[in-house]
Amino acid sequence: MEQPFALIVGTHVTATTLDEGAAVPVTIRDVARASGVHISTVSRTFSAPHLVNPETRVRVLACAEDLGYRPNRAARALITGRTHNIGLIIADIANPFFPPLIKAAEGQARHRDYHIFVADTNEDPVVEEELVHALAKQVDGVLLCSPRMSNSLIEQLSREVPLVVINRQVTGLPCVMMDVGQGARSAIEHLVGLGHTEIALLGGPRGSWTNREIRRSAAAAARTGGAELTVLGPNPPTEHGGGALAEQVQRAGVTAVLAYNDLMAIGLIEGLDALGVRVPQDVSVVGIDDIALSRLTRPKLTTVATPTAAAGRTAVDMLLQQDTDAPRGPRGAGRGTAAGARRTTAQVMLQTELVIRDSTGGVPSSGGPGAERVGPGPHRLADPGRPTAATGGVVAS
Amino acid sequence: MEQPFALIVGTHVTATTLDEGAAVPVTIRDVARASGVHISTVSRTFSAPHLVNPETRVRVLACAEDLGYRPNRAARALITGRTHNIGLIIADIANPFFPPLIKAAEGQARHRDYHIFVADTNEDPVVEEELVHALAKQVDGVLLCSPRMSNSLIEQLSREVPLVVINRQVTGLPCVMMDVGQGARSAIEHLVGLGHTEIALLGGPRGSWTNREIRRSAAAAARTGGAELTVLGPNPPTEHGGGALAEQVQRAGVTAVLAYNDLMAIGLIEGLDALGVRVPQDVSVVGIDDIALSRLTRPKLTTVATPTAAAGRTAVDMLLQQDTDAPRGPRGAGRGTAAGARRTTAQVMLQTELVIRDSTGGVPSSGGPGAERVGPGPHRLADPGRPTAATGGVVAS
DNA sequence: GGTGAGACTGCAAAGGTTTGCAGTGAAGAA
DNA sequence: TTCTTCACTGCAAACCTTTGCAGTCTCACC
Repeated sequence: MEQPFALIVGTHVTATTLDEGAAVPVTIRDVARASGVHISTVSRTFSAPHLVNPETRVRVLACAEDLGYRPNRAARALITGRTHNIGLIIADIANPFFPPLIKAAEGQARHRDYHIFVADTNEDPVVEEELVHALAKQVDGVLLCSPRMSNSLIEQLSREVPLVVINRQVTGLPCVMMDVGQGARSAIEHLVGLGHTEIALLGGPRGSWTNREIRRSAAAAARTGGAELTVLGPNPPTEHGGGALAEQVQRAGVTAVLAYNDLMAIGLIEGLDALGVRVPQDVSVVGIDDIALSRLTRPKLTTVATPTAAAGRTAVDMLLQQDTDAPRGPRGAGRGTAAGARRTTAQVMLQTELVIRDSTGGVPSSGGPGAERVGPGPHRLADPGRPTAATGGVVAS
Repeated sequence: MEQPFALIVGTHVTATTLDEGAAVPVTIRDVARASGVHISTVSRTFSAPHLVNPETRVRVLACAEDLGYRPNRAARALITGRTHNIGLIIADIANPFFPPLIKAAEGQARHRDYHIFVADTNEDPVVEEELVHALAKQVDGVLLCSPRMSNSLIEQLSREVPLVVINRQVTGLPCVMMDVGQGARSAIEHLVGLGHTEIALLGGPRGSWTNREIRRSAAAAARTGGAELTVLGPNPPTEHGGGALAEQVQRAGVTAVLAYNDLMAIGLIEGLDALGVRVPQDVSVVGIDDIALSRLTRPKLTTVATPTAAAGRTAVDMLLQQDTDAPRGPRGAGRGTAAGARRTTAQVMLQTELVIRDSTGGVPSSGGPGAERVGPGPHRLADPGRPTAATGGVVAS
């Protein structure tokens, strides 16, 4: 698996030599020497300033500044037991659903003086587990985003390192979920309101909690609205996965489709277009997620907005909260403390919101009231991260 | 700035208590005790297996497995001086140009047993510098992606921690660049070939090396092709930035546009559409980057594909290469070694490729040959990360 | 003047690992 | 038998911090 520079076929490589300054690592000891105090005083200057004489403090700080001293977090972690790092494990960074979440989490973490390890599992549950192990010793907690492994494995791993689960409900663990159930319901109601009675649901990946929620709620809403729901899937949650279903959708004879996510919806629209089926004239399509892309396609996608950024922020907060509640570290609870601390865990459900754009319309060749656009226009909030009203999602626990 | 759970307005919160296993941290000492050897032997079992008796080795490994031992990387870093971590500093994770790069870098790093810190600067050079400092002690090197700070500052920072610069040329530092110059040239040639003689260039952000390259090459190519190039900008490199230029483009009376990136190109197309200007019938538009999105808009975007994934992989390789060449760590070169090691640094230019799709066409109301589609159809390689032929970019050094 | 309190500061252990050096024992050579 | 070599293992220092404890000094108060 050696793959050195042969990879860079057809490139221009220039080599130069550089006289590089001797990157002297300056430690707390250097600062102590320079300012004429003991290292412990320097340490306190940074970690407990109120314990040191103001005069001394400024002198130490000046020396530290001078020498360019920065505390070594690894050494600090060794003794305090906290690394000030967080792990973020993601199924697929390239899926446009995730970057806003990563960005929000990273910002929130940095704001609290934490750094984030990002890891991509390629939707592989085995890699997922491996990564939790690999990261465990190096972080104060892990954010598990749309995990594909089993709940029991997640519970087991949570004994190794504090976990916050995003986009999945695991009993006994802190979870951040988005109320896709409510979202799916709104979407179906919107379609029913437009007069559609034959609706297809494009299912997502098999292990997905989100997928189950959507399916359940959509089925219920269809029943209530007197519409028939045909479920197609499971499918890969990609543009390709959606496109591949175009023919099936056409054959099913439905007039409206709800897709597991925007990517699939967009893929489907592409696929239908290739078959000569027009959206929304012939078929209405609704996505879920409201990724940035969904505003840029034509027609613009009607979709259920999920508060991904808020989820990222909230998850970080929950992790850090939990971290403060039950401090670990070798100093405190010795290893003999046996049955560990009881901990309070919260599960949070974030609201979703239907955003009506141009990919949904009335039923074709039906002169009825459904032919007109129904419902409010685009009413997306400026910041999806700040939901304003409860969706009333129920959290069993 | 306290922002606890008030943020989670309108959510359903459930609290449960959980009896959590005591997360016993198992150390090398536990393994030593269990297997009846000294800790140094356990250490060697992992870091220099050939030095320990095969029998002992299997016994130690068995015990380690049993106890679930994982070496503490922080402690190891403390003494070896290598953290096995890499920092990746990105201007904006939410910009779809970056996720493929991040993904590739992360994969390559993990493959080499490294983890990646990802940080987002929000296009802010100050945050950029801050992050390098913050990460310096915690990583073996930093990948600086499309930096916005000055070259001199970058050079200075490189004395603190090994740096690899992506999407920018800094003398004396290892750099990975994409040959956007050649890309811009191809794009202009393509447009000229279609008969366009009045072309606009939508500039990108001010501090961008890429922007300068594009501008220079595009200007040269236009001159050669006998076309006039109008530069509009600088602009924010976003969909918005592109859309805001629609009127200006219309007024400029050009028949073709090259945009700094796909996002701007797509924004522009949106904006033009709102003005009743059709693409490609009235105006041809070319983007740069070939983000996934550009295949999904209508019309599909003609663009210059940049090998972002390859750039991520290459950068990681270069960093690790350099890291192996000049090992640091307290043990080796004492702090007194004065003027540090001379180092060999390479600069790599990755090729780009024009991908012709549907957003470019002949000059409007000109019956000439330019009205027909010219050039090969879409000829994008399956894997953009594996360029096949040199573009002949020149690297001054 | 003696006492106590309080504010600083220093000492040293501890955290988990790596690694140069020295020690042990056995095998092979002379 | 004695010496050398070699493979393996143990010892202890070192990496950089944090932190409980104890010591010193000043100052107010009785």
